[in-house]
Amino acid sequence: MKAVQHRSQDTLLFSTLLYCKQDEQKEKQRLEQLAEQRHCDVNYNSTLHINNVPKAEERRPLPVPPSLAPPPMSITVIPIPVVAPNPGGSPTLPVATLSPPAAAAVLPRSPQTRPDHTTSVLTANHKQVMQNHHHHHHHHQQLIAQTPNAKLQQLVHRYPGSIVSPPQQHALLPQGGTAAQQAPPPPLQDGPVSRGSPPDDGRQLDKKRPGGAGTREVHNKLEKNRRAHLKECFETLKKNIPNIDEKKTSNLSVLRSALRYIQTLKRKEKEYEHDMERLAREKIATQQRLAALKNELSQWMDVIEIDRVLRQTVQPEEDQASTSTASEGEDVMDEDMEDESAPRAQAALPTAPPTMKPGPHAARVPPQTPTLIPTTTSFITQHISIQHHPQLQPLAVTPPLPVSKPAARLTPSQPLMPTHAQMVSASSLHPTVIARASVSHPSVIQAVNHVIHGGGPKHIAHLAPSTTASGVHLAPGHQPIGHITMHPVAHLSQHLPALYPQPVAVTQSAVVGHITHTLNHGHPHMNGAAATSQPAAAIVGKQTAVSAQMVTHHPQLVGQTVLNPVTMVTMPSFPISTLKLA
DNA sequence: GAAGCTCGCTCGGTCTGC
DNA sequence: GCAGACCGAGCGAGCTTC
Repeated sequence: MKAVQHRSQDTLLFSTLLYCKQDEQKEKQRLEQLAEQRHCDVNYNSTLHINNVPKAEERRPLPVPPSLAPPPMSITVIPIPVVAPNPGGSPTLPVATLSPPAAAAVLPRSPQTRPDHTTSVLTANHKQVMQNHHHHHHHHQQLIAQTPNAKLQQLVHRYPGSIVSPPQQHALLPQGGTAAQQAPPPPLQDGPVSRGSPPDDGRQLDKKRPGGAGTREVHNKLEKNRRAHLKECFETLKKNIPNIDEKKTSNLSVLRSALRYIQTLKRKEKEYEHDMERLAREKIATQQRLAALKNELSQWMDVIEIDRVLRQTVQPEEDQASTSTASEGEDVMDEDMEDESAPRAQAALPTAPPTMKPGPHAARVPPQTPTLIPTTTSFITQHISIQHHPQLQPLAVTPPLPVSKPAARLTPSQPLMPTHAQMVSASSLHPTVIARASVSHPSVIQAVNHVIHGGGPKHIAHLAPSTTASGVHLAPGHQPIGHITMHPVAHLSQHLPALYPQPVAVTQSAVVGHITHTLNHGHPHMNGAAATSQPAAAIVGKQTAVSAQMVTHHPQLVGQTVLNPVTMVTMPSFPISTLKLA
């Protein structure tokens, strides 16, 4: 109902504008006549009503031309836009019915025929007229141009959406063009007495302008503009709020809806930010893991090469004098040995890295004999290769090892030797591997020492002096790198039966994981000076691809396996060493 | 029809920029 | 100091709900 009324008021605005446009000349002429008579035309009359201030002009009978006589009842008008496109998007109503009061606002009517209570109605109607005049800016400009009052023109343009109806401009025209020229009004009347029922005194207008500036009128107009601007802002705000009822929305509801909408937007913004952060973290983690995998792959290939060389070098010694460190793990190794020793014996070729399954690529590796000292060349090469990859040091990751494969390298007389040899070979050329060497089997280290002294003495410095406990004798003057004392891995084999009732192949990963745990938590077999210079975490890298059984039965290894995502890398079936140069 | 709500208007005071 | 803007109070009117 209210909206309908507003629509009618809007239509009234359009009709008023159309009327003013068509009869502009007639209006001018009439205004001149009215100015002479100090009477207001119809617009001026409504303006006075807007002000809602008791003025004499309001009470004066207005000469109404017969052609402008309002219809007694409601009228139907078809609004025709007479101005530029409405930027505000104010809805234009095609047809509307004007209520008698509204018609009274549009068309001049005699005060005698207008009840007193229509003053406010006219005020409300005129408000809409003002807004429509705002939308019909073209006509507005014309009227402004006709206004000699610069102050009022400023008022009209005060707000971007300033809504001052041309009738307001005309309202001051009859009064001498400027408010300053008007007679000083009496002291401002306040209170409800002056509202709605202005005294029927024609001299009230002069009393309202103290100082001759029309302060109250100007103030009212400014206030009106302000309210109009405020309303426009509310409308704009309402348009920008989705899912809001176009009708029957008060300013309060608009504000509440806007508040909810803003809160929703903020909430979504936060959610999106969190998603972005999460995705960024995932991206970084993925990139890091990718880099780690790449490093692992490259290092693993190098280690395999070294391991292969060392194993070939150590094996002859072990064949001559097997160590007495045979332990419970020997049985386990024997089983695997029996499975693969024969093929190896036949091939006599360490075709693949110790941790690799013999595959079709095994033939790629050239035949090597246990007495191949020239492998030291490869040893040195690998060492240089590792040294040239400093980024590999912090990772200290090594390829995963199949559970049963390392044992296949073993001979009955050397239960754990292959595994230790792998560790020693892998660590003897890398700072990280030094710790591994320190925990290797003495015989292995001796073998390594032999190899080093025999083929690569200049690289012996990479072995810590403390490893002398394990039989590695360093040349005097060699600077120690690690201070990890020898920790025979034999004790590991002592723990294994208790940990793994069923036969479990001790893999390189398991050994390293155990060693790592020992280094981190301190093992009774460990020397107190162990792992002082080499972080235990660096040793962890050797532990890879622990079988599910091992992980299940050995929590110590679980941590190593789980925490290090690199350990999840599985062993390829083909010799990765072949990819080294790829 | 009364009550409540909403809106617009006027008025007075105050603050702020020029 | 002036003009404009801002704000709150008071009021009236229209509309809806009960």
